[in-house]
Amino acid sequence: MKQINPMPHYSRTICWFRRDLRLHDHAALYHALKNSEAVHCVFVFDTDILDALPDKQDRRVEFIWHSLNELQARLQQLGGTLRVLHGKAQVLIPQLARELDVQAVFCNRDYEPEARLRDRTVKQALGDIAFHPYKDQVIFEESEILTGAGKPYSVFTPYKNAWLKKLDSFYLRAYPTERYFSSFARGAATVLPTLASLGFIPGKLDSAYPVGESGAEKLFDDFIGRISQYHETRNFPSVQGVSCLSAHLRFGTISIRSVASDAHHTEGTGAQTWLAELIWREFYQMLLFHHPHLAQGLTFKPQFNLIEFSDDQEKFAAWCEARTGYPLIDAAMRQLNQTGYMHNRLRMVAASFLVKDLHIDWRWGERYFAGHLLDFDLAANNGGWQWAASTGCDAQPWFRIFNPVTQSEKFDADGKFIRRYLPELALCPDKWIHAPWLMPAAEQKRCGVMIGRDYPSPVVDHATARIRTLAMYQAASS
DNA sequence: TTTTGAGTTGTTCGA
DNA sequence: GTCGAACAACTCAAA
Repeated sequence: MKQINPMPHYSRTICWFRRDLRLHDHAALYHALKNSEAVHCVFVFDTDILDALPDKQDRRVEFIWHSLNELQARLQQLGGTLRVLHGKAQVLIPQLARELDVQAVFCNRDYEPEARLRDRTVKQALGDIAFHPYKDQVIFEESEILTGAGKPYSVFTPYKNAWLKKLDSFYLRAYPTERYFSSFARGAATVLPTLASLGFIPGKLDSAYPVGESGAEKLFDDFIGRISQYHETRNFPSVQGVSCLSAHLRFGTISIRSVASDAHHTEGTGAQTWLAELIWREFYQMLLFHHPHLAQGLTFKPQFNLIEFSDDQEKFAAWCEARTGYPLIDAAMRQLNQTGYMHNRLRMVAASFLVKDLHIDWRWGERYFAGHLLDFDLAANNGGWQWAASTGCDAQPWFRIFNPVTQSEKFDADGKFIRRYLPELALCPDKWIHAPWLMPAAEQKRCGVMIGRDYPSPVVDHATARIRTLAMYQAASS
């Protein structure tokens, strides 16, 4: 039996915020406040992360900045302050800990390979200063849900069943940080560094997008009102069917316990379907933890490492720039490029198209999504792409290939979503909206949409591409 | 140890 | 237009 040392009471500590930008139901903050006289709140704009971003206009940095702004304002109302630093976190945190002469640093665990490395370095550099990481961003960590043989799952359904079986109110209880709000260290108000001083240019994030803890709450309240229809509406991108909470779950502006708890206690297929999506989130995190090589570009199924993809830059550019000639694909890519978000159904369709119609390496698509998604999460993005490429664990059979026209007819029947992002097709009749290249010349002239002039001709023929994909995968799997 | 049932999201073809 | 079968075979997880 492992001996558990009781937590000492500290005079001064740091609560280091990372992807948990909220004040309520926050594991590390709760333990820090409860066990300290004075808690200093800190966030670091980590240059190890920021310097790797390809674009100096980045919605994620803006989202974080706005959320910190709110966090700081709320903290100041409570008599505390938020220090926001800019530099190498693994250097700055130990430095600040010495400067403030704290006895401990509290934070919530981050399970990504790079983050784990960083935290090990910080712990070591802290020396005698205690380092207390907590479970906060998942209900169950990587080794809390195991098979009967004590091994990690690699199939979703049995994992989900085991997850649900283990779930009880103990794992969903909130950490009542507000009980100890008097323990924030007093200090002069600090000034948030501007985005410009961080080397970023603001303006890309939609100003109407709700950010911060308040934004998350607003979105969740709205979603709870329609969660009972989630299972029916979630596949239709023109309908407000999904929760839109992905970015908030990514940055921790909302607690996973609070949303999972509400979903768990709500009757009906809608809420249960949504809860399953939250379980997917943990499944992929668990998978990446146990198979860190997935982040190095290796496939879960080794035989598919051998597939030779095309390196057609022109076709890849057409996909990225939303000019494939397939309206649903192009509308999806414009949604991503313009808003930093893409509807889940469309992520599958667009990913399948890149891999199985254009025969381009799924890693290229993974990287593109990684650069553009506001809700980008390494584990989920990699899992999703490998699923779409049929190289992942528990993958769909490789001969399942999405037909971009059929998907369009099914999930955007009236072309409402397509027209929202492709105004050049606004006058294209419903009959042709999913495959406008089939429109007779006279009809093109009549509605003023000339294929090849106003909207591109398709970059590939789906039927031909499909046959080639089948051959590629057949060759790799035999 | 062996056996058994099952595996997120699909498409096409032919009757 | 609708329906069922075929598309492959394998590995996981539990009994």
